[in-house]
Amino acid sequence: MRFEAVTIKDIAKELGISTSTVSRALRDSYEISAETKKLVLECAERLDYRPNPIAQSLKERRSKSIGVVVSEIANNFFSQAINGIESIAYSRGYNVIITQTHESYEREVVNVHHLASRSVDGLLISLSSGTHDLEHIRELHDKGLPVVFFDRVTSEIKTHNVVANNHLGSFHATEHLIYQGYKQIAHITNAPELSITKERLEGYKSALEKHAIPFNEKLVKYCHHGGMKEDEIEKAVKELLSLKTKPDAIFTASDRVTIACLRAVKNLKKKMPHLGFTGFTNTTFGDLFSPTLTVIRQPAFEIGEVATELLLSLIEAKRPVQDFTNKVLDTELIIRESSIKAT
Amino acid sequence: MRFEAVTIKDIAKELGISTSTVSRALRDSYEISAETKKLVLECAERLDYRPNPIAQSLKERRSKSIGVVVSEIANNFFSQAINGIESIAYSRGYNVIITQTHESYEREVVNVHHLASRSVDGLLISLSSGTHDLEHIRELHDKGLPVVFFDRVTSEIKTHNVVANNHLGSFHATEHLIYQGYKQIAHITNAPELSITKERLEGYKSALEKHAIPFNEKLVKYCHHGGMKEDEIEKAVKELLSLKTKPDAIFTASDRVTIACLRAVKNLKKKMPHLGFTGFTNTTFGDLFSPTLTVIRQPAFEIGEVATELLLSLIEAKRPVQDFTNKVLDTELIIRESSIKAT
DNA sequence: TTGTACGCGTTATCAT
DNA sequence: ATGATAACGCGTACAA
Repeated sequence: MRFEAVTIKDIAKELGISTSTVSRALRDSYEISAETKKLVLECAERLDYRPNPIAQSLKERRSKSIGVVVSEIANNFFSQAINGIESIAYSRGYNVIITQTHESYEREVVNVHHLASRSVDGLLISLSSGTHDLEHIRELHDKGLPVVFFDRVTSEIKTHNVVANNHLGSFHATEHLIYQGYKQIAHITNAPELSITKERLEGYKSALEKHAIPFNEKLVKYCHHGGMKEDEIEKAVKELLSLKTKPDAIFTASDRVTIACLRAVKNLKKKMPHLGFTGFTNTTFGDLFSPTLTVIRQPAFEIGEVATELLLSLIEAKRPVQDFTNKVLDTELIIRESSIKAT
Repeated sequence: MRFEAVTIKDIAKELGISTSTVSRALRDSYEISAETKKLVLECAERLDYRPNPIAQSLKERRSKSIGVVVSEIANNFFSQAINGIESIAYSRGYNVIITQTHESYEREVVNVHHLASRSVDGLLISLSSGTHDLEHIRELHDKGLPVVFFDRVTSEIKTHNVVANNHLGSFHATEHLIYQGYKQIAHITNAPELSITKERLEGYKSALEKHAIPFNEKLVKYCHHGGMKEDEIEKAVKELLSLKTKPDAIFTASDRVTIACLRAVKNLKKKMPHLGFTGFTNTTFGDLFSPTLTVIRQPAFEIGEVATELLLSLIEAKRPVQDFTNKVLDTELIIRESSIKAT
């Protein structure tokens, strides 16, 4: 606070006692008499005293706050995850500082540094599409700053990870399309460097393999900017539809890509035969689209919760943690019209 | 940073000079010799020195950061506004701390206090639906903390406001429905205490009046929780549809209400005749819905930008500001299928 | 040009 | 049971 904030000094002066006594009374120390405590508390209440967390941070080298790095809060998956993060953090007395990278590596570096220098006690990170180097995180992690990755993780830094079961979710979605009778299933996905991209691609391949459908590389399109540029996806769709062997279904691998792709397909629809469609997205609007949207939904809120619990356990650990968990939560396939094959 | 962070002390020791010299050299003070500066800068670089903003905040009583209070980041209007806020803030060297109230008054009080005690230099606030008292803000504002309201504003505290032209936007939307031939236009809106609710209701009334349609109070439904509870809206829709004189169109007044209402209507559709529909929302999915959605879109990004510029002007003002602006930005009516009357 | 000393608000240590 | 003091990292008035 910038202006005439009430401090323990004011209380001390008011009561004619020392600041240390006030401090101890406020912290309910055993060495302060009951009546002094009562006096101090009453006075603090009266003056509307609020401890200054800045000063506390400086003194205690911790801030009771955690930093969050995501690509976009406008993304449903992340806004839901953030709600999960906040629910746990608040209940444990921690505050949450949210930052966005907009899929930019440079922004990620800036955000991480800013959070660290703001004395956050730990970091929850979902890597950006543009991140090709982890030095900015490793550096802090090596110094002892607790870090937990969620959603877009890395094996290069040894710590807790929390992710959806991307492989299985992808497998089920692809298999669902296969069961519907689609033969040429295209896959439009995020930047190839991301963990989610690799895992989802593998799930897709597994399903094809199980059903003896040959994998065709031409049916896989990467969006290096994670769909931040819509024409990136439009281009992918157009390329797919101009192939000799046109796809009869599309499986998309991330929130932004799914929506943008849906739009691209819809705009081309008039000239198009039926095209099966499903994708990873946490939108709550799937039932309102036309056609209603078959989606793979991630347990975003729970992912946020679990990641935060793990981070707090690191922060509050007495001794260095060696044993890291890699938590995997199941996705949910919600079947609606878009994936159903017209008969 | 918690661990072994490099401080000016380390640099001072390394070079055998005093901390104040280091401090001044780093701030490029005119009283430090060029060579000492070079030495210090080089050493700072080498040790990867980063100033501790916590200590700076404590010292300078300012943090170069601003706090944002919104109801929900998952709301498209707010996530877009936040992007506008960040774009200005970052370019001016300020950091942004985002908090959500989830339309709860208690949460708003907690968030505002937390931000203030975290030494933010100013506050950007959009009031929650549940807010019935402004003491928590007035108290800080009276102490001199710069505050700018946006979207959901109040006249009770004299400062800059930034809003969409809610009256006119609402007027145009309603008139559009009237031109389409709808006679009984219902209005489902947010909590009655909010500025946006009042302004949008007035716009609706104006349009009715202009076209000599009597205002019918029964056609107006308030959602006191701003649609945080979906059954609130379902209930409103059901009540409307069980009126003797059923509405033939619905005009909704906020993002959440619009979507939830659309869903409720869609679920009832089978038993329903055609129902015209439009509403305030900044969703980017309006073209994907079925029917495609006629919307009133607010210039959310610009609202965020303008609000931030005004806040920074307050923060950096040399003398107390007396002259406050009430900035109003135009909305945009995007006409799609949902409001078109079947003929 | 550089150094010394103090204060920002808090807590911990050591006296008393 | 309470008080005096130092320290967290930084910036600055004052001294040299």
